[in-house]
Amino acid sequence: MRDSNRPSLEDVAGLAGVSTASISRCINSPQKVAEPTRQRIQNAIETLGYVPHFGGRALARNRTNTIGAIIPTMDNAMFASGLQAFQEALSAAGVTLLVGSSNYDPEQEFEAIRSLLSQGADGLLLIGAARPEKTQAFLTQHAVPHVLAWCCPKTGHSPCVGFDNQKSGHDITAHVLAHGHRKLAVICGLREANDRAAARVVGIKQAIATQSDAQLLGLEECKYSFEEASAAFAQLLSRPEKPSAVICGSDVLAVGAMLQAREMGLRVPEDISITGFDDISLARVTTPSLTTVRVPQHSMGRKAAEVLLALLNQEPGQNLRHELMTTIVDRGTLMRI
Amino acid sequence: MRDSNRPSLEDVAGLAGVSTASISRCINSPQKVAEPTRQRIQNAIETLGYVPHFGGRALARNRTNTIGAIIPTMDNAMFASGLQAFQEALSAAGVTLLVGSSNYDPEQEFEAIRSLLSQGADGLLLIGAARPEKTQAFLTQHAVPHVLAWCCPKTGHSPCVGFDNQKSGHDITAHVLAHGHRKLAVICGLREANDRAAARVVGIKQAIATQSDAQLLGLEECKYSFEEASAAFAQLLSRPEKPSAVICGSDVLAVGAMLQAREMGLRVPEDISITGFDDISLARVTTPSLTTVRVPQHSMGRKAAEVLLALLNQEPGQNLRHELMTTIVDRGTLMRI
DNA sequence: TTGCGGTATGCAAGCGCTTACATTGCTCTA
DNA sequence: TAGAGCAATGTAAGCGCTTGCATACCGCAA
Repeated sequence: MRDSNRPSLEDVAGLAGVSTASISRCINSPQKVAEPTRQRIQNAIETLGYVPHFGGRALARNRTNTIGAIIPTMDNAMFASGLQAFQEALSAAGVTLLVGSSNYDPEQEFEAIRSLLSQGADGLLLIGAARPEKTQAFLTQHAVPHVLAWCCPKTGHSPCVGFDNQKSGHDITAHVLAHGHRKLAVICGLREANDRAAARVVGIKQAIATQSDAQLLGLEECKYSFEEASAAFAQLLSRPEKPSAVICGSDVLAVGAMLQAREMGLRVPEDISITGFDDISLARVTTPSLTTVRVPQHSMGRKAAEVLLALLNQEPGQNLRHELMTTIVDRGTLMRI
Repeated sequence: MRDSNRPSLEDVAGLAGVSTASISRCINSPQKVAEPTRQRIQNAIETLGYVPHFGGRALARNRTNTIGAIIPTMDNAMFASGLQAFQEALSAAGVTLLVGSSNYDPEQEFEAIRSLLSQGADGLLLIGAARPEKTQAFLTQHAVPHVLAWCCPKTGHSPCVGFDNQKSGHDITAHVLAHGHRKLAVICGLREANDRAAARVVGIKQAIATQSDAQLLGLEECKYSFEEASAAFAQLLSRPEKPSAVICGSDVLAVGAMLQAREMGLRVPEDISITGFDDISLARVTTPSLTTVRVPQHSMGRKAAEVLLALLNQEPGQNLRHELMTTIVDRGTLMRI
């Protein structure tokens, strides 16, 4: 079964004329090895093209220096730049990132957790706070170090790095109301398996409730695709009373709505205002460009990596709850009326 | 050093009252274990929440069921859907995908290869065909099963699943010429470390050469970002003789160009035509939507997974070179003159 | 009853690496 | 000059899993 292509520690040891232990030390803590020996070992490693065997190492150390992230989707850019920052911070610490996706399905998320763990992940990044009892129990039973991102629950004791979705939903709505809009509609993601989407809607409704003459004319849930959002928009506009502004739970939804508006001959924002959420690159590209909520993806990813690494290294006294701020980016799709 | 949280085979064996060997067999080839025993083992596994230890398994089998993909960037969507399809096909076969990125830098690519290999990747997916001698040697020395994607080199003996970048560049240019354009300009990626970008340009020049009255007024190289592409576009338009069409080596570049055109008060396509390459989702969203070259990302990813899996399983008689076709998607940014 | 073939299970040897502990060969001090 | 102290290296015991081989047990035919 021994793979003859792959040189092992023993091969290197033979070539360099030292024991395997010295090689291992040379790799993991070079200062413990005398300079001339180190030279010889380095040479041997290079000539053989030696690469440590992951399994052996993981077994001996009981640590893989690998962490896993499970994001709902890779399809759109919603999580891309946060993940990018996360990954950069990890690799600076010599840790590898494994990515899995859940398709917004708790069952698939559970499977992904199992899979990443069996791949040897030392810790996990998870999106959102709501998950089934079964998943929670599994995480607890295995004492998996993990941090939640894109949310910042008041309750629960998992470390988290995120923002207040409800407040952000409230803020953008207040902003729309401040522009004089009173007849609103909402397009959001499927709330059942997405606590962020749900929280944003709670915030939206809350803000509307503070303004006595404001009404929520309709709310459509759909998946994060242009097509579904277009359909949702058409649905909202098919009712007798038309909204003057549509608040969308994601930029993808907002763009789908804009596409449909154009299709229907409606001008944005003259005939109807539309707002997004996330501020992905898409938002700058549309005509007019999208008024949206900027989520601090980059700092969220970086901070999440820091927290997780601290957790793994058992560094004490860390702040384990980081709530970041979102900001409203005013561009061209929200009109004052 | 034993991690008390994590149940091992031995723990399961103890609970079920059988040997570790039976547990292992029960997991890997259930038919070798008698029904009642299997029941008992299953129960024990569930109550303990047992997950096999990756390292131990990798060590014993000398195979990880993990493959690595190194893509130039995760920043834009250029590779996202291909990777998605790749991943789906792999996970259907029970294989995990590890992703690394190279930032279009050969040195970083080399590092990523080493890293993925030391993570235990059984095989690799690489983008493009051109890489330094050192990298090639490393791949050869370790006999790493790999497949190239996004290209389909005539020479070389690495398996590949891709398309003819040069021909695609030629095709879109011929298409532009057929629309009556004679004064052309090009924005492309940095060709030194990107053989796909280079090949496309070769094709573009070739097509222009076939039309005696056509001229290439300028060519700008830049990174794949809106900002750089905008600058490149401005640069091209700053010269005394203006192009009537700008052919871009990627949709991202094309969108950057469009943004700049609008900035400069130029109407697309009335004042200037612009074409893209890739057909990522961005292309449908701009106003007007982008005329571009559709790359069969999805089938490319799926096919690449098939080829790589066949390679790993030493299945003989496979076709190891798959050239797919690109098509031109006519939308709104190319005008007949 | 014996012995045979077959099936279900156990035993134990690694897979490649890390690391506690042992050993070696110094230097430096009393 | 003996012995302590220290730095450099070697020895060998696992880490958790798979798997070739040995063993136990069954039913059945001779």
